[in-house]
Amino acid sequence: MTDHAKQTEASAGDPIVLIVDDDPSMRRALTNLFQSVGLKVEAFSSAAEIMEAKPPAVPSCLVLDIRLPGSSGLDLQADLAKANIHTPIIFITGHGDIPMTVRAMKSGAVDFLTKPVRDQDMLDAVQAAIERDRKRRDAEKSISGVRSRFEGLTARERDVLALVASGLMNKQVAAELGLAEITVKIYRGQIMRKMGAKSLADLVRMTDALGIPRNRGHLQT
Amino acid sequence: MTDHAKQTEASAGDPIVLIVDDDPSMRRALTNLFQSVGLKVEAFSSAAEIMEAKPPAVPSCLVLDIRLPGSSGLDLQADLAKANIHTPIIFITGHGDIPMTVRAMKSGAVDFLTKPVRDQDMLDAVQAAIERDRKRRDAEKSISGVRSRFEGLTARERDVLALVASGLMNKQVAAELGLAEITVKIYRGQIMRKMGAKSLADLVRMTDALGIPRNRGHLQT
DNA sequence: CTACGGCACAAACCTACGTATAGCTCGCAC
DNA sequence: GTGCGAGCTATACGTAGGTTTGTGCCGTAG
Repeated sequence: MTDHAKQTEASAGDPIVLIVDDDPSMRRALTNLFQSVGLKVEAFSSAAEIMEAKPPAVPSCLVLDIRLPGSSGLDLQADLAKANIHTPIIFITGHGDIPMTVRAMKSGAVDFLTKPVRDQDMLDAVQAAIERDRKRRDAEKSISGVRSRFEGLTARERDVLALVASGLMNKQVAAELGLAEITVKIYRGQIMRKMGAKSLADLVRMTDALGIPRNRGHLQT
Repeated sequence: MTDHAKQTEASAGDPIVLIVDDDPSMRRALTNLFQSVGLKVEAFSSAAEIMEAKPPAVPSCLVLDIRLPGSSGLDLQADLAKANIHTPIIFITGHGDIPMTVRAMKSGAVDFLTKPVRDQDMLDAVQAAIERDRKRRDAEKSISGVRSRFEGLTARERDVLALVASGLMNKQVAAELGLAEITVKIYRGQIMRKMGAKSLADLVRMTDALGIPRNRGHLQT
């Protein structure tokens, strides 16, 4: 099933490695390393520089020196998180300490490498990071369609959806919302159509993926 | 030896901190620290010792010196993972390095503290670890009932369940399995009863929680 | 003003779901 | 063999789900 060879060609574009390091020789060395295995590379010399660039639209990862001019790599990590950019980060450090490492890892860094960095370690880390980003993007994409269709629902349809997905019968939904059962049925049909759900099971999974709260949901022990 | 008495059959809910350290003074200091904030404590002097003890039945966490007689803390972490014991681990180290830290964090450690450890840091870490374990246990418990009920289903009932939860209509399930529609209906009723599902929505969520594969599931983009 | 969309309901009609009752075969344990 | 449970089906009946067609009210954008 999972074929390695076709992954490079298929998917949503070639992955890219973003490098942020103020040392030109380091940037050059890393760029060469990644290009030698066929990865696209984009290099930056400061945190500010990459924050101005547009977030990549393909699976990618960041290789980040922890010590950067201006803000530290950890600050950049926090800024990216605040900006809702979840590109996986690999840190490099010349003189890092353990608390710094722990903080970075707790904030979601995929790896934390010490100089001198062994080429293979870096490539392994980048490989893992890009794979992680690819999975995240796939998951994101799979619900984005659902989300946009949900946005197209009217307020009332959303009310009905929440209760229907909770497992209530039409008559219970009607009672809950002060409607006639026939009205609920009609909304329900519109919901199925607008959401593109072929079955109630579909609809339930969509609402769960959207994180819509259940009014009477349980799953008792 | 056995400075750890019997542990008073914890009233299911009181968390406990498990300490593994070969230094008696460290054990004593940590024990005092945790007891001062009302936490139960059990101390061990080696990895082997704690592997022989029964896994705790209450929310708990491990405070582990990375350097232990015999095996290292990282080995113990790996052994516990292999034994399917997921108690959160907080490492302490006197002379750890960054690769060690990264390895521990990647393997799921909640924190990695360097000596001398500040009391408040340790308490914060333990608090977070216990909270994490409590959540994991809650989640585990909530599906254990579902899982055991699923075990009580007959082979055919499971077949029907998988297809019904995929969103197929009774007639489609019947065609898929080479049955009459009425047969599917009857199994379906038995499934609802045995699984304790009040609605199809319930059933769908149960099957998802159990990780039962969907035959025609989609959630298209 | 008019058009449009959201909201709400009704009658009629059809399909899907669910249960009760009853009967059949097969394999397995006692 | 006898009993038992799983597996399978049928008839019959009642309930729940779902669509179509048509009506009406309200607010707002043009």
